[in-house]
Amino acid sequence: MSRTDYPVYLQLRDRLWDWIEDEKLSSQQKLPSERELSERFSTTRVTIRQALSQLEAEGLIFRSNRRGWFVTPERLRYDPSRDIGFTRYVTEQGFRPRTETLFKQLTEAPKWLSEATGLPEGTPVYHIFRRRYVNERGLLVEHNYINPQHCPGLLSESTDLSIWQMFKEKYNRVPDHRDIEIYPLALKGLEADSLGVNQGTAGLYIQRLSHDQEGEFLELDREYWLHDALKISVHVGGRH
Amino acid sequence: MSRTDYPVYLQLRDRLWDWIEDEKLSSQQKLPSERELSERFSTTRVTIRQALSQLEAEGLIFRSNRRGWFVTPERLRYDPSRDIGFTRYVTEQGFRPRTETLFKQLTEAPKWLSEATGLPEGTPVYHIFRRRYVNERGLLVEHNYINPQHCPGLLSESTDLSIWQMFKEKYNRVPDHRDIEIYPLALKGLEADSLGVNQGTAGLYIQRLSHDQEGEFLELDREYWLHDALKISVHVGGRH
DNA sequence: GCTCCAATCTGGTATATACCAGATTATGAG
DNA sequence: CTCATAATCTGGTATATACCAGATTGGAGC
Repeated sequence: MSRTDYPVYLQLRDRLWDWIEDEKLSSQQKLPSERELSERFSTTRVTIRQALSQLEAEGLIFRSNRRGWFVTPERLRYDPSRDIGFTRYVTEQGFRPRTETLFKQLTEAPKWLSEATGLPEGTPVYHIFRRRYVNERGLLVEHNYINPQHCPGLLSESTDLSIWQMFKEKYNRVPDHRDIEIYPLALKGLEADSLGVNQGTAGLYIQRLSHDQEGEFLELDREYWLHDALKISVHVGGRH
Repeated sequence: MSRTDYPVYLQLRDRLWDWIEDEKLSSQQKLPSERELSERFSTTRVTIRQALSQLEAEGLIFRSNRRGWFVTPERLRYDPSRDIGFTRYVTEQGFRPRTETLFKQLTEAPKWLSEATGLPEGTPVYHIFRRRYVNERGLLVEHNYINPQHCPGLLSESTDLSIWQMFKEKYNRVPDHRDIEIYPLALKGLEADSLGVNQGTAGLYIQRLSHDQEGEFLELDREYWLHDALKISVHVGGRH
């Protein structure tokens, strides 16, 4: 059975895991309250919270504000090397996407942006900040920094749809190559607040820097995902 | 200054962050003990630990066993789409790599492996389990599942070096295409123990499934990284 | 100098308790 | 019924305390 020298909170982690599977709790379903769980498993709320945090780190459950703990939905598969928009690949997997534009503005390239892109500091750039949902759970927020030379008047367009699409159809610009960076981090500040999660919640950062055929900067994309929301899936090599 | 309604542990997070920068604490350097910090910042050890956990989630500091808290070294850049071995890309970045083989054995393909590769269940496969260090900090453990058809006698070779290299030079096999999966998870069980970290420590999972030109299964690679150890960096598109 | 062992220091685990703020639910007025 | 409000439920924050086990340190004995 369980190792006797195994800490209580890890035993609880495993028992809760089994319990969730036994009860066949499905996606988005609510767990009993921490107080109720601590009674049911004869321990304190502090210890139960340690166990719940373990399951949260696994990605099995997630917390919602002060509403309770819920079973995490299946991870979204995501291929950052492909050029299809959020709406499309979410739909293809049978989920319901939604995008909210939180703000869009014309601003001046800050230092970090000019270093990443080669644009001179202070160059005007469009900055769009959006929140994206799958099945009404907010999974990520996204900053787009766009070279306005290639798409004048972008801000008056609707930005709840695919920017790729718009680039291609309206401005006839196609991204040619991309530099992608991915690493885990903690969500905090604006990104945590916008997603309605606690400061320090585990997240995944994805940055995509796109240039066109002439090597001109098109767009820089900074995505902050919930750590349990996605599974990156890429195919490389083969024919070429 | 700080928002008055800001929780103490978040204020501490920021003050500790500043303090680490001010003191110019460098990579691998040790922080004062939790008891000392809680006195210095006039709070309890529990609250200090919350703040430290925040910085841990950020990747700024890490804990080592019962030895203390240390400043996290710079992230290793890693391109899982390239074919160069661990030793080489670590060296290229000016770090010291080291690999330990924890075990290697001939086993039979379990269900999950046959589902992932198409091999019949029970087919013999080599299974190698290794731990990899950078500057003497263990950053990941790695399971290699290898099709023995293409490399008979592999287990008697030294497996502290590059498997790619060996495939190519000794067995004349070159991986042609790969399916890569990446997602955050919690390190636990064997992987956490092997890395000497606590159960539930944040990690990053990277899986690489490699086939050769004929579409035959060569190797499945499952890597469990510390979440703060790497930055994935990929270039896609351009000439082809 | 060395080895061995005890003391000490470290983070890890666990309990008990309290209050807060946001979210939800129940209630009662209209 | 609808709407506003009050009560309640929820997780979030914070303090105080205790003991454990592994890691490190210091000292005794050689």
